[in-house]
Amino acid sequence: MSKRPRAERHDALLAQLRARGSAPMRELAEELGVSTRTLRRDVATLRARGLDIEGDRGRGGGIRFARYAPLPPLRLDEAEAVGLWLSVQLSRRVAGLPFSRAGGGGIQKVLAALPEERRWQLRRLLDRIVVGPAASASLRASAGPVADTLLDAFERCFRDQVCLGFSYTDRVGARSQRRIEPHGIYVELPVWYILAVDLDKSAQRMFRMDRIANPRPLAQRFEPSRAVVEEMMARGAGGSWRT
Amino acid sequence: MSKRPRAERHDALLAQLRARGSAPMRELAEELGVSTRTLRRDVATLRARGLDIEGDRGRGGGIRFARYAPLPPLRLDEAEAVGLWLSVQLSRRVAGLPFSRAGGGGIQKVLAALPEERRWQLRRLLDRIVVGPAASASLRASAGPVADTLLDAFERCFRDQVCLGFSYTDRVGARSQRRIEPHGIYVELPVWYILAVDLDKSAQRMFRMDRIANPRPLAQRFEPSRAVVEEMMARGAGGSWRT
DNA sequence: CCTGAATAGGCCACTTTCTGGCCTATTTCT
DNA sequence: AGAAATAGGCCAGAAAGTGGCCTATTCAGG
Repeated sequence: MSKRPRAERHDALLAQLRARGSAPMRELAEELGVSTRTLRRDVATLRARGLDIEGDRGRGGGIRFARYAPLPPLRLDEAEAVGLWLSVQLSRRVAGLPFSRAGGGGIQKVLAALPEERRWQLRRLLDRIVVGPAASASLRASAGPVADTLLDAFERCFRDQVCLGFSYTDRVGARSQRRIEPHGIYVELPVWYILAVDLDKSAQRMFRMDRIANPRPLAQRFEPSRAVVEEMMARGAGGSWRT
Repeated sequence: MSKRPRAERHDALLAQLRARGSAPMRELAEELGVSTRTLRRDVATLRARGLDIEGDRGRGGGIRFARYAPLPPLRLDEAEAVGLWLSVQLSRRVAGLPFSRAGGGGIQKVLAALPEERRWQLRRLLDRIVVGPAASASLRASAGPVADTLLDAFERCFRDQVCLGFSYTDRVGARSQRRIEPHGIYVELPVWYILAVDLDKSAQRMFRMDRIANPRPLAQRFEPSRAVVEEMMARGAGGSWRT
């Protein structure tokens, strides 16, 4: 898991403990993306704040809640809700998986359990994500890794309506500097694209994520537009925005 | 009030809001012993973590918890929860997807928001599901469709600890009638297998889902065993239970 | 009764974040 | 129009959080 602010990590830790019952700190630390030393301090902090977390020493030990505090209400932040939704959409694209149909009902219930205002914001975000069919074998073979720092930067810009700058290597290997408005996401497992408006060319462009390097959020903000996403999807492979 | 660590201050702020209903930031900041600028940031942080705090501008304004209509509680049935969980696990196997790391945190929070008893049942179910790497290209090519009626029957038997009968076509095309205890699931996208004990042969066997036909739940029940699942996974491809 | 695994926590250099002050913009009530 | 309040950008100094390394302690199993 990626870097997160301390408070969020604490929430995640409590959720893990509740969901898993008991777990060794080593595993939890890995899951949360911090060292065991830091996790140990997190636990100490939470204990100081009044939570009854017990530790079992020795083999097969771990930490767990002593007595259960009243259940916390479901409190997902936007990224978590988007992540859940996208996972379900992708899984439903794979036919014949067990429990995947039920999963579709589950995500609806989860979204319904969010406050109205938050649900509305979320809907606007999900509207900008398009899930396509699985990528062809050749595309699959050419898929490269995507750095965590790149994901962090993109997720933030996409969510917070901030423009994004990066260097790009196109299909023929030419490199260029880009400044874009990241309007949408188009996924063709296992690769995905940013549906964007190029600020310098004032035109719609599509960028494959594993060809992007050196991302940096820009100061400039933008107004996300579902129309841009729909337009680019409608024009399909014939559009002139393919990079 | 005196200086406190940020986490405690957040707790105190929430308590104040609950107790007072609505208050201007100026007063709250003084109460908490920080500047208004810091309090403003605290509120922003809490909002980002999913708390619905609203601000009323202008004279007589202040901040308060959002008043929303009573939300329907999150009531996922077992299949829905399993479906969500499995979707997230599968997505996380695909490296570099946007928001997939956050999705992992989200599913934990969802599970944590379930009542304790349900959470415990669910954990026993999830313990019996193993997610492997993506299938090889040749396996992928040979993947066949899985009928909905088959999924329904299997899901029910797996969940309710009921034995399952079906006719099976093995690797060399030979057909046979089987009666099994469906202990586990092993997924290699896009195909998946039942990890089972064959009642007639009294031995562990693995059945590929798209080779099964005419499923019928049997009257007999069985005791699911995580040990069976672990054992079959540990022995890997060398086991004699491959069909 | 010894060994290994696990929690518990001190110390320290290095980062990162937080904080407060100052600023502007925007909304709302009188 | 004017006052009051939320909203948030920017900056330099202050205060944490973090990871690595260390030791102590407890517990289960052979």
